[in-house]
Amino acid sequence: MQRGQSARQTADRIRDMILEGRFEDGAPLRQSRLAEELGVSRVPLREAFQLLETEGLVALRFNRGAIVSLPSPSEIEQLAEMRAQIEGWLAQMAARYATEADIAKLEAAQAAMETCSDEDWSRHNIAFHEALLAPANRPHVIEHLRALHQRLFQRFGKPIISVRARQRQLREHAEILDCFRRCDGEALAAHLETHIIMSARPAIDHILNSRRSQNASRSES
Amino acid sequence: MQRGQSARQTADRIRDMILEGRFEDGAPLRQSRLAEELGVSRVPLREAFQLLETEGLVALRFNRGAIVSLPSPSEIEQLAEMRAQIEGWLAQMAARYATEADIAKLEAAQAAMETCSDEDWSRHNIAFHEALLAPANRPHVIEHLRALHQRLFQRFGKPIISVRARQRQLREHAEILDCFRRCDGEALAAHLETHIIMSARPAIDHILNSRRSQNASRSES
DNA sequence: GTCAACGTTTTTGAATTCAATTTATGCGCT
DNA sequence: AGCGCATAAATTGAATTCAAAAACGTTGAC
Repeated sequence: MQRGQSARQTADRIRDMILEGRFEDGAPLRQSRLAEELGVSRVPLREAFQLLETEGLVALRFNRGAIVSLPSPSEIEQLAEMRAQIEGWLAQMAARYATEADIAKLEAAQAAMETCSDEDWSRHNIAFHEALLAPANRPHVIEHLRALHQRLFQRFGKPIISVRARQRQLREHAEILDCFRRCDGEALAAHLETHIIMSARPAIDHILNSRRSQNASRSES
Repeated sequence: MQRGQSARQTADRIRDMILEGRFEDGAPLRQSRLAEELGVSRVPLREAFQLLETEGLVALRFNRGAIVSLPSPSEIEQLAEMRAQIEGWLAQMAARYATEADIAKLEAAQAAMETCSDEDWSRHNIAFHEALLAPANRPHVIEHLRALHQRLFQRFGKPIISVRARQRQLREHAEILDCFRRCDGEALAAHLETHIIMSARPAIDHILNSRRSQNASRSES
């Protein structure tokens, strides 16, 4: 095993495992087994569990170990709604304060999204949203949003972005960008809000699918 | 030391220590010393550090231990602004959906605040805000707000609530409650937003004060 | 006197070990 | 067979131990 920072790296690997769908919702995460598989001792593993608990991906019951705890569709839905509100507000403020340079950056981000690979899509998508909000000059709020987005959407989004969805998101981004340029706060907020709420659908569907497949495998056994 | 759940309880105790102002910003948290003082081993102590890091109260540098990392005034300010937006939005929604029973609960919460002890003020304040937002039927958003509030304001607020500030907050709550009853969403959001932003002042002042006193003690040494 | 190099001490990160709790198993009884 | 109950195994939580890294102080060269 490579050097240090074990807890965080271990948390990253377990997070990937969970979001890959390797465990079902509610499945116990056995410490000895996982520790051996990941090549670390149980100490950093347990630290990783703590981190994942604050992300809401696992639940810890005292003396009874950790279980996988996927976010529910309603949780994703509600937090996406909340994110939509925050970004709508920030984007309005950003549009008021934006300079030409800010708008140029935003256009560059949009251009990058049109040509990037599926691999890079999520990253560029985040970059677009951050460029949209940056002129509002609220770095700590943006940091908060980044954590929220990472936690709920980014990882889910990776394997399930379709060509159709890409095209739709690009159109929506173009629309948003247009409102931003015209400094039409109301329309900007409205479009951005629906865009964000829509973009949560794939994550919700992903959860619903994994639940369905679990139920199926449970009933056949 | 009592039984289990050491990490979380240890985190609570360290959090209190930090917010009490026992350490200065940037001070190192020595593991052996703290572990002995708290009567736990270094393992749960390090787990507690991880938790506090996600709250932003300590920073961890690999192989160099943990240091205290108080939130900056601008961080508190920006996150309070954000919270104001979220609560403004939720409260509008709540006012639309609220039943008579919801309004009765809200009035009861307000009445409780008028007579409660300073000890209970913070708790009742949270209860009022949650009663205000509950009818919007967004429990996951409220859970998120609760974590945010705990992290940034609650603890700071405990020692520094003045009679004057209590009276002002009560007046503002009364105003908010009135808008809620009249179902005047615009005014409700506006009053609530300024109320929340104002309520962050004590925490910001607390940070500024502790910084001042640190600088003072540093220059005299 | 200053500063760099070396060795010591301290402190951290993580594996191992130990004790306590939970969960599974087997046995006797009705 | 079905159920209590005792006992064994598995699993967790946390202390202890060990190795690596960082901080510290000392010495010696210039």
